[in-house]
Amino acid sequence: MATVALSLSPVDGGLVLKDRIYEELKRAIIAVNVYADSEEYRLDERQLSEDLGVSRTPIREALCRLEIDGFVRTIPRRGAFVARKSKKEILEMITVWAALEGMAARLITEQASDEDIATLRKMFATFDETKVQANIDEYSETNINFHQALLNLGHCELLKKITDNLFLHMRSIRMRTISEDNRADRSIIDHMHIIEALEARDTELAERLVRQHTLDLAAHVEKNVDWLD
Amino acid sequence: MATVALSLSPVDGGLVLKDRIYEELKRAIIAVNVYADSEEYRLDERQLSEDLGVSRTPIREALCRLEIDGFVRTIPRRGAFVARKSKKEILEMITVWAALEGMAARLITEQASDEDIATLRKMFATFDETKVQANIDEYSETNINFHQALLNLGHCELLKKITDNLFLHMRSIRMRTISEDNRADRSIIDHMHIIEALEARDTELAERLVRQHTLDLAAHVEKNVDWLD
DNA sequence: GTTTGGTATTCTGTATACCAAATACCGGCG
DNA sequence: CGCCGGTATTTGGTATACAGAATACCAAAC
Repeated sequence: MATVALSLSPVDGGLVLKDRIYEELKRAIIAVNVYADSEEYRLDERQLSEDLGVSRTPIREALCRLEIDGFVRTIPRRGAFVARKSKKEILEMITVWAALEGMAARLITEQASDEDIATLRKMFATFDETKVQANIDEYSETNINFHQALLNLGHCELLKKITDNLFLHMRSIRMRTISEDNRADRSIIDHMHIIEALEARDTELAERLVRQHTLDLAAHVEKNVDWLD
Repeated sequence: MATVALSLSPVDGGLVLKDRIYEELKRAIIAVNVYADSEEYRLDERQLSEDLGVSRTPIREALCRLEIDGFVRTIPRRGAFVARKSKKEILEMITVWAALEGMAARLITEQASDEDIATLRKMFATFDETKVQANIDEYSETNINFHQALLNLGHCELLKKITDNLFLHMRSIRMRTISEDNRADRSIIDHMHIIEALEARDTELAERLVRQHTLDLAAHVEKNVDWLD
């Protein structure tokens, strides 16, 4: 009897309990947006265990991982709290982001296909410069997507893994800055220049433009954000 | 009665059991140098728990953290193994390292003091170019120290945190490449050029030199290392 | 009224117990 | 002799139990 190939995927899903709890907790933490209000969000292990209907053990392992990711801060014998990044920490995140995304741009000019690079331009097809201010929130989402697309096209898992985490933090912070951040028109011009450099396969220029674009954000935060600490 | 100020510091010490186990296991894992021999190093939870004289719970939390750091790879229902990086993963680590150390160089030119930069030059005081080949192993240590010093002088905690982890991995791999790696004389010249750029506060040049120096290592590994996978 | 000391409660940290999955071993069958 | 199936053992995953520490609360004293 020939063994029929059924192309079955593992029923497991690859996610064990602690991983699912990790994802769920991360989702919940990002949803609360700690930067909006000033109260401390405490994560009670016992509370969480009965809310999620599991024991404390997988909860603790998920919290451990969230702490490493920087979403949770645990104080020994005191408990776990949703972490609030300081201004210094945010600036450091943006700095690292700038370095990594610059490297991604470098890799794109060397490795990515023309079709891949073309997808970047398509992302902004619906926006012309006059319309940007009108639907600022929609553009903001595209903006984030653009940066994530750069990292994806770098075809470097490690770059993507580190920056994914950074972006999650930045997204939380962005929810607070979105209204006061009026740099969208400037931003879209930068993006177009970046795309042009990528299309021209100008490695050094693309890297410099990407890095500078993100460092500009750092400078903006440094100067204008004062609702932290 | 006036309250006398005694300037006491917290007695806690900050390290709980799971943290000590984490450190101990990490030290042990780095010591074994998995790249030298080809056997699988399995980490048995029960074995470890009785070796260390603690229960399985803190062991599991330490293993969880080591897995996130990339030193351990756990297969569900199978166990935890000391991780062996693939060639692709190593190249990605070097790529990220190049990006971050380049950014560190950038920060140094903008923020570090002249005295700090001067310490870099002192590190190589005992080596002249003719002597490098003689005591290659001693130079190798200085080489690593130089790169770590760059990251430290960047005064960016996040940069340092990420690269510290990368360096630990690279150190393991280096133990394998040390004998066949004969690029020391070229390396020391690069380092001197980097120091000169930093001293001249030439931001762009310093960043480019540092980045390129590490990317050269990546190219070297890409071309010459074939004992992986 | 404020402060201090003591007690009670709550919650983390650690240990242990239980369960289910995976592998290894062994015996039967072709 | 080799392959297949079943059982046993091992081992990771999960749940529960216990102990110590920190906070909260209350009462008593100044």
